[in-house]
Amino acid sequence: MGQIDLRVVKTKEALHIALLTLLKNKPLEAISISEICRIAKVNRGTFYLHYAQVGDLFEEYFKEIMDDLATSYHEPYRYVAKLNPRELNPSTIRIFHHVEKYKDYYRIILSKNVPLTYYYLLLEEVKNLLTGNLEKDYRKEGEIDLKWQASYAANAILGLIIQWYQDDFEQKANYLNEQLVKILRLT
Amino acid sequence: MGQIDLRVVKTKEALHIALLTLLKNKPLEAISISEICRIAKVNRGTFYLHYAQVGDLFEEYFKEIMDDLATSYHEPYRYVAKLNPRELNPSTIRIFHHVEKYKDYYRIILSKNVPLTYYYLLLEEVKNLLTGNLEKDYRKEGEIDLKWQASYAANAILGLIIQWYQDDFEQKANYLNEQLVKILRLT
DNA sequence: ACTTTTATTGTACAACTGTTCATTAAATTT
DNA sequence: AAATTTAATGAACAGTTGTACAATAAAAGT
Repeated sequence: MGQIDLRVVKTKEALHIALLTLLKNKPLEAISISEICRIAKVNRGTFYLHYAQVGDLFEEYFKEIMDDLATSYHEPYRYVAKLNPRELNPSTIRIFHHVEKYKDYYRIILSKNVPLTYYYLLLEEVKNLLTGNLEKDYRKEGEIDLKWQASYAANAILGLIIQWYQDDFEQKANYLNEQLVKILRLT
Repeated sequence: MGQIDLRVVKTKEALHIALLTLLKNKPLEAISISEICRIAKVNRGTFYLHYAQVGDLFEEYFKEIMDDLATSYHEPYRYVAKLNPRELNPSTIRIFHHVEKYKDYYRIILSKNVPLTYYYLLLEEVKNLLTGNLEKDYRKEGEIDLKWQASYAANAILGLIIQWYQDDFEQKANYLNEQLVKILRLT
């Protein structure tokens, strides 16, 4: 009655470990399927049984990161941030601490030779976090499509994260918080 | 005294035409160098003499698009937009008309399997356009790093463009203008 | 027109990709 | 414990990649 065949679990694990090992020495886009399989001691055909690209394997880590992002966002503060930028509260700002924690992964996700997929997944996640807070007073505001407002605000925050990444995360997460608060107060 | 060897001009032209032809039928990431050379009737080795990847060839179109973006942004209005979102004026909004005009290219640039490079180039361009207007009163505001403010605002606008792309550009550029104005007025 | 320069070609090579298929072996089911 | 299911393997194939080098031919310079 075991849901998944043990063999599958083992090979996936071996592939995961192999990818992590390789990522220490070279960028994601320079890692070949053959290389991963050689290290994992898994037949190359078996790789294709589970994934189509190296990226699909990486995406499985990505989901864990997105889970942490969601909990990072929700846990520390219980009160609700409004999407309306001027009234965005500090809970939103937990995002930067999460990024700091996972900066090694964000360095991969945001590197220029990697496909946009991960960026879109990240954007979607941030959008969901923001709109989760907005939905309550959605009907009040009405006139502006929630969609546009969420896309605007979520990507704005990612803009700060991109800038941070391009500075090789040299600032502290708290500095990012300050900048965001200043930008929002300015409006 | 001709700066560039005519042979180079010819082969580059042939490669450009070949890429455009292929792009009508398949996505950028599915186009191989061999395929381009076959159609262009150019030796594959010659391709590597000028470019390293298919993307480098595509990037040459990209530069033209960025030029149009800059002129689209500057030409229609002469008065200056401030970066401060609440006071952003309609000239910024010319961006959406530019995107509408080049939507076929933006569909490529923003497709999920394409590397982030183009997105970063686009972001950089929008940032430059925005900061060009801000630099004047930069010394007045002082406290907030221009960098963070520009990254925030520029990527926010790209957020709207991403949303628009994901809706397959079904709205008119003017609708995007309205949404942006509403979002900015809200703050 | 002739010479020089250099872009392009053709060929070759090792490695990777994506796919197929029969065989083997490891799990699961009874 | 035996039978059944199915994941993993190994081998093979055509195609792509990136690189190298000598031969060729097309521009540019004189």
